[in-house]
Amino acid sequence: MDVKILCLGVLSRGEASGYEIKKAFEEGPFSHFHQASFGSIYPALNALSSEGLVECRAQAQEKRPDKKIYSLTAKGQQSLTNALLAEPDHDRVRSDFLFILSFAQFLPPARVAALIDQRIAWYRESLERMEGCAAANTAPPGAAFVRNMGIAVYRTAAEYLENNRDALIAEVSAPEVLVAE
Amino acid sequence: MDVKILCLGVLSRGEASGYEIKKAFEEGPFSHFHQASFGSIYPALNALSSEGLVECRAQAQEKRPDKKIYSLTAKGQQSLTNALLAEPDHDRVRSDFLFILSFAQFLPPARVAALIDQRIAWYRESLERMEGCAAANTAPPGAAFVRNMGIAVYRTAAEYLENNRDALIAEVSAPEVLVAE
DNA sequence: ATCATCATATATCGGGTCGAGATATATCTG
DNA sequence: CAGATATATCTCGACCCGATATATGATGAT
Repeated sequence: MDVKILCLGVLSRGEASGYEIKKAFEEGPFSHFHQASFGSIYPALNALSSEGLVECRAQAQEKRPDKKIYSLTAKGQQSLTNALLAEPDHDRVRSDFLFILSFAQFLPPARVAALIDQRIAWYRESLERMEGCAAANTAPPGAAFVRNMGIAVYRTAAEYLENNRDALIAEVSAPEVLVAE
Repeated sequence: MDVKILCLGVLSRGEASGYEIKKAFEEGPFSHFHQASFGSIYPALNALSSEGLVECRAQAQEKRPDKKIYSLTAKGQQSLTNALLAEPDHDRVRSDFLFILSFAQFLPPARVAALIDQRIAWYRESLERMEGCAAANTAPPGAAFVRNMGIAVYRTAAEYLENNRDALIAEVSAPEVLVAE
């Protein structure tokens, strides 16, 4: 599942510029489970264009670079549908937070506390945005399903951190005492 | 947080060869929240070696490439501790499963069902392995904390899929009827 | 009032990383 | 006995991220 397919997916929800596609992966509904940067989006759009999977309509703007608005062609929609039928690659999670936390014994307890509190705050903010999303009613069934799964998972993660925070801090604060006894 | 730091982290749990480090990211406790391939591990170990952060002890083996066993130096432990104090990069999730599922309306309902069932089975297998892990008692507090968080999150994900599977399949099976009414 | 930062918008480049393969052999499985 | 799997190191091409360049308007800070 390379960036070209990801772009086709975004464009299937409506025409967009490269800049807007980037935003879909940064703030939009896809941001929680896929990313793409300018360095991959712009070359991908050029390739898709020359393959005839997307069409490009340049919209002149005052004193700014022309906005190139891309839209899916019938061939592009077909290509997307085919790609979606392929066996999905295994999920890949990269979490510095969990990596660092798994070495909590090397960190000052105050740092562990700060790390966890930051993360709880992040989950709570994300949940507010996801739950208060006005577009949720009009979203296609798959998108709503994925969104609600994200809410359930984030809520569990936040609650776990809230419920187990103090116990971990106590363990990394005074393990020597327990060993000495 | 590049592969060099990840290798230092693995080596802080005990000496290991490049092959064994790879396994730690493939099957071991790190596999759920970080990955690294041979193409990044071996260059990283060479760089760490020339920086004096790890030591290499070659163990001759009969009729096999010499096993190079790496271990952390004091300088390496210091470097790891410093790196762990840095602000963690934001998490990055890449899930083809969720991407594909968010376009469920383009897929045959039977395919949606198969996709979800596969994923439920994967979560259940992972949970069994994580819960039945004998090393859990001896793990440092941070690692145990992270492991239990993973269990909580995977359990929620599996339950969500089990509880909402049929509703999604119903929605993508006969949406036209609802629109027509 | 001026300076900095951010948002819009496209595009490239260096460096890091993945996945696949090359190489070599022993052991397990059918 | 053939084929798959596990051990073990290492390289290479393709791909992708993050930073940067370019250009300007709007917003915010001092």
